[in-house]
Amino acid sequence: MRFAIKGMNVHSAKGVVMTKSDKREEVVRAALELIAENGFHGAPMAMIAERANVGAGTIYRYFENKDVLINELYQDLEERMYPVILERYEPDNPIRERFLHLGTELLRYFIENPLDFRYLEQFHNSPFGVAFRRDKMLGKKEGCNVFRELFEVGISLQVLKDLPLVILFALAFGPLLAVARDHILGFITLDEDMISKTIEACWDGIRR
Amino acid sequence: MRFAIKGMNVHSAKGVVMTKSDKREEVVRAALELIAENGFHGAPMAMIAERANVGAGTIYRYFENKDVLINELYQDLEERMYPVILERYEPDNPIRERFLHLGTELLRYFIENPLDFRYLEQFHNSPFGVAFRRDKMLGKKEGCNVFRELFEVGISLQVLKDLPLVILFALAFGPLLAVARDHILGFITLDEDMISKTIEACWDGIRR
Amino acid sequence: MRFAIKGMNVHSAKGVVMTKSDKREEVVRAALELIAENGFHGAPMAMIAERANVGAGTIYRYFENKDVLINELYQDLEERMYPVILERYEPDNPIRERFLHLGTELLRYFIENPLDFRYLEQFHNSPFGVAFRRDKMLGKKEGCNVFRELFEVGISLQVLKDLPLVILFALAFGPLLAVARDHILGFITLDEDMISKTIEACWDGIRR
Amino acid sequence: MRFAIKGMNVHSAKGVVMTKSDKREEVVRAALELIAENGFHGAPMAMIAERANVGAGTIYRYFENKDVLINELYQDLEERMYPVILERYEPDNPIRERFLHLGTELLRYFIENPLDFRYLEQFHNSPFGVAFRRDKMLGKKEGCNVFRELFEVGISLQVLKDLPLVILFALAFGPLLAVARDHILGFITLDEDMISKTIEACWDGIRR
DNA sequence: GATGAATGAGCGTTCATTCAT
DNA sequence: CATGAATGAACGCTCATTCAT
Repeated sequence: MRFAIKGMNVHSAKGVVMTKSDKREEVVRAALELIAENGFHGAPMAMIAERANVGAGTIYRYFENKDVLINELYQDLEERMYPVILERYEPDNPIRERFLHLGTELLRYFIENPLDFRYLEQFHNSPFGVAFRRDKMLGKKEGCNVFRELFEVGISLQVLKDLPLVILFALAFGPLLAVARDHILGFITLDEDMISKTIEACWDGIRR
Repeated sequence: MRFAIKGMNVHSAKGVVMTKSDKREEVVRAALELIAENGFHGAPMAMIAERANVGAGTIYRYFENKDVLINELYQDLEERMYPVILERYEPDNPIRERFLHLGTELLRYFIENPLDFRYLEQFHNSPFGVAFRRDKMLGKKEGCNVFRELFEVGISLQVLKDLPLVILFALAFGPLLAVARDHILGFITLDEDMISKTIEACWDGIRR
Repeated sequence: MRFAIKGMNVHSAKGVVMTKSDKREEVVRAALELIAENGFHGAPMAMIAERANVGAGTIYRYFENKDVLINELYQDLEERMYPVILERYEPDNPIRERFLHLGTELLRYFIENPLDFRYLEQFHNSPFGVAFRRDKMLGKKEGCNVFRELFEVGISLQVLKDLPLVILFALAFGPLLAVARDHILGFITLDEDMISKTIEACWDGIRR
Repeated sequence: MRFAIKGMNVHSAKGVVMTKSDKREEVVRAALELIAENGFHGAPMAMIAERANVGAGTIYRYFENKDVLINELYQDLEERMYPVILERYEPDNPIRERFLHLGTELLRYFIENPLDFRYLEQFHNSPFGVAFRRDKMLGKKEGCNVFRELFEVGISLQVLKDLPLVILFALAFGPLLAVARDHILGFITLDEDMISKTIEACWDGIRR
C-alpha cells in the first residue's frame, strides 16, 4: 500500500520508518486503553487494530492470539511498574520504612496510571489472572519478589505478624487495591495525606 | 394448582411437593454455578439452560434478559447472605466484638459458599457492580447498612481511625475478600484459627 | 380457574357466559387489531391471546395454526364488508350509477374501517394474498361477483372499455385502494366531495 | 489493487477483471431475489448469504444491518430504474404524450424486471416504505420529481383534473402497479397493445 | 374445554482468526 | 511483512406450537 495516510508504518517522503517493535508497541498501547476502559470483550481485535493504526492481521504477527496478547500485555505492565516502585527503595532501611515506601509508591503508581491499574484488575479478576497466579504459586513463574522477601524477613525479625505470606499479602494489598479502585472510579479523591494514612493503616494490619 | 403465589409450596394431585417456579430456581442455580466458575461470558444462556435442564426460551419467562438475570441473581445472593451474617449479631456489644463477629461470619460465609463468593466477585468486578455501587453511594439503593453504622459509631467514639468510610471499608474488607479468594482458589486453607487471626488483623488496620 | 378477573370467559356470579364463538370472536378481533397495526410479524400469537383475554393455547382450538387464522380472518372481513357495500345497491340502475355506488361505498367502508383496510392490504401484499387470489382466478374459490358481473355487462353493452376484466379491475380499484391508503396514513384527508370526484375519475378510466 | 474506488473495475495480476465489491453486488442480487420472492421475513440473512455464496458475516461489511440493506437496495433499484424510464423522455412534448411515454416505460420496466417490481412492492407495503414516503412528502428526501412536475403543469394548463397531487398519483399509478403485479403473477399476459391501452385508460382517469 | 408454562428451531448480529494479495 | 476482506461458529433472544394440568 502506497501513500497511506493513517499511521506512519511506511517509508514516508521524509524517510520516517516505523520499526517492527513500533507496531507491537502500538498494539499493546491500544489494547491497554481499550481493555482498561471496556473490559476484555469490549475490546475486539479489529478495534484494537484500528486504534493501533495497524491491520487486523498484523496483530497476529506479534501475538499468537488474543489470549497471548492479554498475557503478554500483563507482563509488560508488571515490567513497567516494578522499576518505578523500586526507584529509591532502600533495602537496608527498617522493615516499616521499606513497607511504607513500597506501599506508597504502588498506590501512587496506580493513581497516576489508572489505565494500568484497571487493566491489572481486569486481568486478575478473570480466568487469565487465576491461571497466572496459580502458575506463580506453583513456582512456574518468577515475579517481583521484593515484597515476599520483605515479609519473610519481617516475620523472622518478629516485626510482622506470624501469618502465612498469602495472608500478609492480603492484609497489605487488599486495602491498597480497594482504595486505588475507589479513587479511580471517583468514589473518593486521595491526596498525599490520605495515601500516607492508608498505607500506615495497612502497616497496622500486618505489624505485630 | 390454585391461588399459588410465587414461592409457595404446592401439592400436586400425585402428592409430589413442588415449589412454584421450580424452573426459576434451577435457572438461578445453573447461572450461579456457571458464572461463578467461568464468568459472565463463560456462561452463555444456552449453557445455563442446558445445565438447568430447561429450554433456552424458558429462562426468558423468568428474566427479561441476561442483564436482568445477572442483577436478580446478585440480589438473591445478598438476601440470602445478610440474614446468615446477622444471626447472633449483638448490637449492644462493643465495637470490637461486633466487628470481629461480622467479619468472621462474612469470611465463613464465603468459605462455606464459594459459588456465592465467586459470583459476587464477578459481579463487583464488572460494569454491573460499578453501576450498582455508584447507585448505592448516591443513596439510590438501600443496602445492608450495619457495617456503615458500626464504622460511623466507631469513629465518633474514637475507637476507629478517623478516616473516610470508603477507606475503612477498604481496610476491613479488602483483606477479607482477598483471603476468601485465596482460600477458594486453593492457595491457602483457612481453619478457624486462621480466620480469627485474619479478622483480628483487619481490626488492627481500622482501630485507633 | 375461579374468580378470574380478566375477561368474562367464565360463569360469573351474574350468570354471564362467554360462549365458544365468543372466544373465537375475541381472537379474531384481537388479531385484526394487532395485525392491522403491526403487520403479521408484529402480532405474535401470545400477544393476540393476551389482547383477546384468552389463553395462548385456546387460539389453537379455533384455528389450526397462525396461517389458518390469518386466512379465516380475511374471509371474515370479506363477509362483513360485502353486505355493507351492497346495501341499497340497485341492480337495475345504469352501469355508471351502479359503479359509482359500489366504488363510493367501498371507499367509504375503508375510510370508516381503517383496521379492516390495513388488514386487507397486509393480506394482499403477502404470500397469503397471492395464493388466495390464485385460487380465486383458477375458480377454486367463490368471491363477491357483483363487480365481475357489472363489468361483464358493461363491456357487452359497450359502456365500458373492451379490456380484460383483470385490467378493468386494476383501473377501478387500483386508485381506490391507493387513495384509501393515503387517507389512512394521513397523507390526505378525503371528504365526501373528494371521494365522489375520485370515484368519478375511476369511472373515466374504465368507461368508453 | 490500487486506488480502486467503489464501483471501478480493477484488473488483477492474473488478468481477471473484477469489480470492486463483487461480494456486495452478490449480496444485493441475492437479497433482491429472495425478498422479491419471499418477502422480508422470508429472506433471513443466512439465506441471503448462502444465495450470495458469501459468509454470513460478510454482509455486515457492506451493510450495517438488515434494515440498512433493505433501504440501500431500494435506493439502488430507484437509481437503476429512473434513467431507463427517462431515456428518450421529451420534456417539450405535450402533457399527454409525456404521460403516455412515462407510463409505458414504467410498466415495461416492471414487466421486464419483475424482481425489481416485486421488491419495490414489498418495500412500499412495509414500515420501511411508509416511513420513506412520509419523509418524501415532508420534503426530507428528494425523489424523481418528473411526475410531480408533469402533473403540476398539467393541472395549471387545465389539461388534467384539478385534484390533489396525491389523488392524481393514485389514479395514474394505482392501475399501473396493479396490472404489473397481475402480469408478474401470471394472472394476465400483457403485450405491447395491452400495455398501451392500459396507459391510455390511466390517462382517461386523470385528464379533464 | 381452557390454560399458559415450556420448548427449541431459527433469527439478526458479532468477532477471533485466516489468507490471498 | 502487512493488510483487511472474508469467514462461520456462537451469541442473546423470539415466538409458533404443544401438552400436562
